[in-house]
Amino acid sequence: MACLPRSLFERSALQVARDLLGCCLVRMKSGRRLSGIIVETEAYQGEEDQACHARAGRTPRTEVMYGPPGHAYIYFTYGMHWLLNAVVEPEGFPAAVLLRSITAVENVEEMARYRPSLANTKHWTDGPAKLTQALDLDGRLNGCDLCDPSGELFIEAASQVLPDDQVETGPRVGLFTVPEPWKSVPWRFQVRIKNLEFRISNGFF
DNA sequence: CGGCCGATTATCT
DNA sequence: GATAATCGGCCGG
Repeated sequence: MACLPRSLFERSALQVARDLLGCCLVRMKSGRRLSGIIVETEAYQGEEDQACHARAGRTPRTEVMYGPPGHAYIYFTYGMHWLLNAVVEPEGFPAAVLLRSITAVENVEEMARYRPSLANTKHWTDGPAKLTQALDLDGRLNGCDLCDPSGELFIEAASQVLPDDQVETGPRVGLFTVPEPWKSVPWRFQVRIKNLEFRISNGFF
């Protein structure tokens, strides 16, 4: 499947967050493909968005978000977790789409080995920090080009367009001290059916 | 299954 | 010095 073009990322954060659902996140590791279908995302856009890290303006951490679209923004939080975003919108406007959940597809057993907890084996990759663990991602790949199919991390197009009736929206997760309306705007997107059934019935892989 | 809570440190005020 | 785009373990129902 073809790598997503940069033009796809150079659009509004909400559109990109919607369209990344059903696409395949691929991590190349020692020549092997660790991959999964993206099933949940969130949009963070602009310095006005009080939930977006760019609310603080340009800082060493947010610099990547001001750069060209289609690159990875990977940051550290809660003293122990790495979270993966795709930088979106034209260069100069700080915005990103957080990848919150994937359905593991290729080399699932290897991905499970990178997870510290062996409990809840049904939930290997259904959280933003769980998927970075499963794909062995951290700050080393911050800023890498997600549009480079020869790179270590990229995203491939969905094998078919996901119908709107399979997309659910809601408020973003984990915002505790963020003021309204930012705390409640429905900028989270997820595929309704998150399991194996989804990719079989829809012809993914 | 759902709610509560401690872990742990880079980043910004 | 406070906070954080989270997780996993432990508890009760």
